Amino acid sequence: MAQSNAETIQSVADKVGVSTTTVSRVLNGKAETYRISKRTEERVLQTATEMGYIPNQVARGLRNKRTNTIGLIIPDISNPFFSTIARNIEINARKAGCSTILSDSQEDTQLEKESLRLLQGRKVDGLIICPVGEISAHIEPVLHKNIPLVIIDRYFPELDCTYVISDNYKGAFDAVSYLIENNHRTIACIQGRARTSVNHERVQGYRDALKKHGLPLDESLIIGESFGKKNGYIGAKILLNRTPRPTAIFSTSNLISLGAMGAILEEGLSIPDDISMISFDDQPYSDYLITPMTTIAQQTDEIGHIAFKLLETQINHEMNQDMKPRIERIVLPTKLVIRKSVKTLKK
Amino acid sequence: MAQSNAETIQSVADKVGVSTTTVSRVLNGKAETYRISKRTEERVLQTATEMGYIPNQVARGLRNKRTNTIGLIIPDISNPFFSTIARNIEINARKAGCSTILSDSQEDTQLEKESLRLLQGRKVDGLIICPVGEISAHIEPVLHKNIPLVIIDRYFPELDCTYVISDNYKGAFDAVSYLIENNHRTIACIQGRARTSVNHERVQGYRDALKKHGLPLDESLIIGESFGKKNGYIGAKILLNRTPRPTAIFSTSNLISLGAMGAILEEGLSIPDDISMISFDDQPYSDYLITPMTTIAQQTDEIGHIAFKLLETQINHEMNQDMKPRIERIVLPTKLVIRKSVKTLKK
DNA sequence: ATGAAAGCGCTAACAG
DNA sequence: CTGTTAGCGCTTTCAT
Repeated sequence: MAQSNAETIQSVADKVGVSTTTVSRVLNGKAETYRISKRTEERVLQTATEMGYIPNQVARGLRNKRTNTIGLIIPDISNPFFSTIARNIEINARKAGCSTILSDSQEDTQLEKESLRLLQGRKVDGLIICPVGEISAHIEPVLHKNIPLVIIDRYFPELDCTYVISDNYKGAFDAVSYLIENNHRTIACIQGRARTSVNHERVQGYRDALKKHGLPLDESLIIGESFGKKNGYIGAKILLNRTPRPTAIFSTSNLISLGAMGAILEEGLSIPDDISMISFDDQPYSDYLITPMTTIAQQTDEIGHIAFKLLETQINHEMNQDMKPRIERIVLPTKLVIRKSVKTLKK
Repeated sequence: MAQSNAETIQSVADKVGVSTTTVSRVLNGKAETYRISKRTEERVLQTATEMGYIPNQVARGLRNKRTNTIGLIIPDISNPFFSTIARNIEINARKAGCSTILSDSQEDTQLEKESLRLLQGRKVDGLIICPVGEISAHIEPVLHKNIPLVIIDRYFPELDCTYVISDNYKGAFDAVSYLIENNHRTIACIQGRARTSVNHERVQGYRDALKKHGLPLDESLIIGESFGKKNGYIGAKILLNRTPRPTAIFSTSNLISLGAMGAILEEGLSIPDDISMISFDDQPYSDYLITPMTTIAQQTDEIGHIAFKLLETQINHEMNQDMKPRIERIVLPTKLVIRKSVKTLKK
C-alpha cells in the first residue's frame, strides 16, 4: 500500500493533541453523545480534512464486524439484462453506504460455489445472487449461517429464501397466447438452460398456453439448452428445416433471439413473413431490429432496486439481533411489447 | 455477522491442539518452509476442511497491508461496451485471486471522485478507472500516493499514467474515409461528451479525414454532447431537417446510433437509401439491425484483459518495493466492420 | 469532556 | 519442528 498515505487516526490525534478515542468519536458523528467540546470537534474535523485523512475501512470492518460491503454474483455481467440489474443494485447499495463486490460466475455452478466462499471470507454483510440455478445445495449453508441473502431472477422452490423474480410463467403464457390469437398453430420454443426455474416456468407457460387453447403439444418443438446466442442459432437452424416448418418461434431469451435471427437470415427467410417470432427480454435495440421485435419485457430496473432494499432490511435486522425478517417472495409482472415480428395468419 | 460461523484460526488450532501460528502457516502453504511435520499439516488441513473454516480476509487485509482487492470505476455498467470490459477484468482478477469492487460513476465526475475516496478507504491494491474524463485533478492524488492505477477507454494527456485505449483517431479516420470513398460529401458527426479524449479523438479523426480528402469542414455538421441514446435521437432529428440533408452520419457510439436510428425511422427515412450511417462500437446485434450496421469495432475483451495484467504488474512491483514499473500506453487498433448501412453514391 | 487499554482475526519476528 | 508475542487501525468499555 502506498506509504505516503500512512495517515491513521493516530496521526490525526497527534496533530490535534487529543486521543484517538476522541478523533474516532468526532469522525463518527458521536461528538454530541460524548459531549465533546465544540472546539475540539471542530479542530479534529478540520485537521482530518487538511491531512486528507481517509478512515481505514478494513480496520473498521474487523473491529465492527460489519463491512458495509455486499457481494453480487451474476452469471454473465456482459448480458445487458444482468448488467442493468447490477447497475441498479450498485447504485442503491452505494446510496446506503455499501460497496459492491462483483463476481461473474460465468454460468458455472462450480465458480458460483467458489464465489460464495470467497465472499464469505470477505465478510460481506449480505449477498445478492443470481444463481446458475440447477442446484441449490451450495447455497443452503449460507442460509443456515444467517447471512442475509436475496436471490434474483432464478429461484429454488426447495429453498426458504427471499427472492425477486419476474412472472416468467405468465410472461410466457401471454406471449404464446398472443401467437395463438394470431392463428399460429405450429409454435416452436427455443428454451434456455434446463433445470433452472426461469426456463422451467417459461416452458411451462408455453405448454399451458397451447393446452388452454386446445392445441396439441409436440415435444420435439421444444429445443435448446442454454440462454446463449449460439444455442439460439442452433435451435433455429434445426427448427427451420423441419417439415412442416413452424410458423412461429417463442424464444426464451434476448441472446437466443439474436442467434435465431442469424439462422433465419442465413436460410434466406424473413420475419414475420416466413416465420413469426416473439422473444423474452426487451432491449434498447428491440425497436431497430430487421423486424422490430415483439418482446416480453421484464422490469429490470425494479429487480435490482427491490433486491437491494430487501437485502438492506435483512442486514439491519441481523445487526440489531432482531427477529428474523419474514421471507419475501416478490414476483414482478412482465409486459408484452407488441412490435412487428408476429404475423397474423389467415384462419 | 452470522455467529454460527464464528470459526477462527484459533478454533482450528484448539481443535488440532497446535498454535495459531502453525495453522496459519499450513493454511498459507508454508508448511514446507517452516518444516512442519507432514502429520501436523494433514491434521490441520483436514480439521479446517471439516469445520468449514474460511479465513477472514478482512483480518488478513489489515495485517498484510494487501487486500487482494481491486477497485473498478465505470461510467455506466449497463452499457454493453463497459460491461464487457468489466467482465474481462473481473474474470482475470479472480484468476489472480483478486476480488473486484465495482463502482458505477453514472458519468458524473463528483460520484467518480467519491468512489475514488471510498475505494482508497477500502484499501484496494489497485484501481482501474474509466474516467468520466473531463477533468483529471481528482485522479492526480491517487498517482502521487503510488496507488497502482490503470486508466481505460479515456485518458488524460496531462497525466503520467498507464492506460489502455482504442485507436479512436484512426478508427474515426477510417470510418469517415470509407464514407468519402463511397462518394459522400456532406457527412455529419454526432459526437459524445465534449472534452473527453475519446470524443476529441473521434471528432479529430472525422475532421482530418475530410481534410485529407480535400473536403470542406462545416462545423455545424458536428453536433451532440453525450454518448447516450437520447443525444443520438436529438442530434439526428436536427441533422435530418437541414437542407441539404447530410448523406451520411458518423456516430461516435453504439447508444448514439440507436437514438439516431429512432429519429431516422420516425422521419420516414431509410438507411442507407436516404441516409448512410456508420457507428462506433460493434455489438452482438449489429448484424440484425433494420439495416445491418457498418461499425468500428473495438477490442473490448482485450481492453479489460490487458488493463488487469498491467495493474497486476504494478501491484507486484509496489509490494516488492521494486523500482516503479514503466508507464505503459497501450493503444489497440480498431477494425472497420463493413455491413450494409453505407450506400455508394454516384459520383 | 476526555483518555487508557483491550481486542477484532490474522501473520511474522523472534525464540527455542 | 513449534510456540509466544506484538501489532495492523480502529472502536468501545471503563475509568476519571
